[in-house]
Amino acid sequence: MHELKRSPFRRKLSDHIVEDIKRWIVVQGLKPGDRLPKERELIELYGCAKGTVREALKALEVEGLVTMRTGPTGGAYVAEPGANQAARALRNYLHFQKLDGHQIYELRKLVEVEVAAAAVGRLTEAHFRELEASIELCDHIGYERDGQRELRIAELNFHNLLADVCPNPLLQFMVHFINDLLRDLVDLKKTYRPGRIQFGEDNRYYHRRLLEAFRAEDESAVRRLMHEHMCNSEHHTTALEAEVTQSFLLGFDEE
Amino acid sequence: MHELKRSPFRRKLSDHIVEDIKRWIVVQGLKPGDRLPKERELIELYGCAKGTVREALKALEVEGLVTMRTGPTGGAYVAEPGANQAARALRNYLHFQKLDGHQIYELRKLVEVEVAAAAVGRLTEAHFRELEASIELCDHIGYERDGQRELRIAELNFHNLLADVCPNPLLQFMVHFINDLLRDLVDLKKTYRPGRIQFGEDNRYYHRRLLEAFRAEDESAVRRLMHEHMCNSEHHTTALEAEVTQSFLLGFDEE
DNA sequence: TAGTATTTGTACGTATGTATA
DNA sequence: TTATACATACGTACAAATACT
Repeated sequence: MHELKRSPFRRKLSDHIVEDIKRWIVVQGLKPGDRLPKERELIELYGCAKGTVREALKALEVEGLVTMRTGPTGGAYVAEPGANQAARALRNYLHFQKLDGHQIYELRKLVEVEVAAAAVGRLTEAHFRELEASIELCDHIGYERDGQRELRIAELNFHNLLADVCPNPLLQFMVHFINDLLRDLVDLKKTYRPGRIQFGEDNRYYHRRLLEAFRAEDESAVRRLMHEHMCNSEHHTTALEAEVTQSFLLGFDEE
Repeated sequence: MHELKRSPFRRKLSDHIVEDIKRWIVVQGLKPGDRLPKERELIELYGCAKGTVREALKALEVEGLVTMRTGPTGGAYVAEPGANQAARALRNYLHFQKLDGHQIYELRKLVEVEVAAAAVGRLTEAHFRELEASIELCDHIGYERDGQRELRIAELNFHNLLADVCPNPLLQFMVHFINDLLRDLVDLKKTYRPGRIQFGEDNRYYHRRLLEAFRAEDESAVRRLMHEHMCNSEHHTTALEAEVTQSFLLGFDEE
C-alpha cells in the first residue's frame, strides 16, 4: 500500500498521455493543422508500448482534437473539433434522459425565431435563390408517396440555410442540432399518415411567406411567421411521432 | 484495385466495432450497469487483435457510454454519459469559434425565461428555502472585496436551482452549460471594478422579486422579471468581460 | 489475513496496408 | 515504378487490480 508510483489513484497511462498532449495544445497554442509527435517518438518519450500510445491518440481523435493520417508525413495532427462531435456527445447524453417531441419544440420555438430574426438583412440574392430552390424541392417531393425522409430533409434544409447565416455559433449549433434530431425521428415512424400531406402544405405556405418577409426585411413579420410556423409544426410533429422520441438519439456518425 | 474487402472507403475496424456496440445498446435497450461482452469474446467475435478491441472500447469510454473495470466481474459496462461530457465537447467546439458575451446572452435570455416559467408551480417549500439561502449568501459575500468568483458562483446557483426543477432535459442542459461558461469567464477578468457592486445589488433585487413571483405562482410576472433580469445582467456582464470571451474554453476535465 | 481465479492493463515484436516522393 | 515512412493490425507474454473463497 501507499505506493505513490504515479498518483494517489493510479490512473491509466494512456489517460496521462492524453492530458499531456492537451496541455501541449493549449500552452503552446497549437493551431489546427499543426503536427504532433509521431507514434514512435511518443513511445520512446513515455517508454511505453505502441498500444498505449494508440489508445491515447484514439481518445483525442474521438474528442475531435486530433486527426490521424497514414503514409509519409502522416501521423497525428491537431484538428478543430467539428459541430458533429459536440452534437454526438449531446445526443449520447439525451439518449438516457426522458425527452419527447414537445420538449424539443419548447427549445426549437425559441431558437428558430431568434435565428430567423438574426438572418434579416444578412441574406444575399444567392441565399434567396437557395431558399426558393428549397421550397420548390419540397413542392416536388411532396407529390411522391415514398420520399418521406427526403421530404423532411428538404424541409429542414430551409431552416439550416437560415442558420448558416447566423453569426452566433451557439444559436447556429442549436438549430442544426435540433433539426438533425427531428430528421432522424422520421425514420422511426415509417408508417405513412394522411396528416403528413397537410403538414407539408403548411410548411410550404410558411416558408413562402417567410421568404417574402425576408425580402422585405420585415423583422417583426419574420418573428411572427416563424413562431406560427413552429407552433404549427409542433402540432403536426407531436401528433405523428409523439412518444417514440426517446429512442435512437444515439448518433450513428453520419458520414 | 476494386477490392471490396469491407467498404468503398475502408474504414477502421475499431470504428466498426464502436458502431456495432452502439447499435446493441440502442436496439437491445441496454441500461446503465448492463454488462457488455468482455475483451476476449469481442476478439473472437470479430477475429481481430486485442489492441483493436481495446481501441474501440477506449473510444466508447471517452464518449462516456461505457466504463471499464478490472478483476473478476470486470469488463465493459454500459454507463450513462453525464452532462459534463456533452458540455466538454460543446466547449471544445466553441473554443475555435468566435463567441462573445453578447451572443451568449442572446441564448441565455431565451432559455432562462423559459426555464423560470417551467419552474412555476413546481417549487416546493424546500426549494424556496434553498433559493432564499442562495440570495442571503450573495448578500453576505457581496460585502467582501475578494470573493469575486464565489459571488458569481452563488449568483449563478440561484439559476441552477431553478433549472434543476425543469422537466425538459434540453433546456436544463443549456442553462447549466451557459452558467458554467459565465462562471469561468470571471476568472479571466481578475480586475475588480466598481460596477460589480451595482451588478450584485441588481442581481439580489431581481432574485428577491422573482422569489415573490414564484411564491405567488404568477408566471407572467416571472417571465417579465427574468427577462428584465437577463437584460440587466447582460448589460453589466458585457461591460465587464466583453471581449476576453474567446479564450480558454478548452475544458480541462475538472475532476 | 492470505490465496487464487478472472479480467483488464501494459509491453514487445512482427507483419501489412497506404500514401508520399 | 520503386522506395520510404508511417499508421494499422496481429499475437503473445506478463503485470496489476479486484472479487471470491
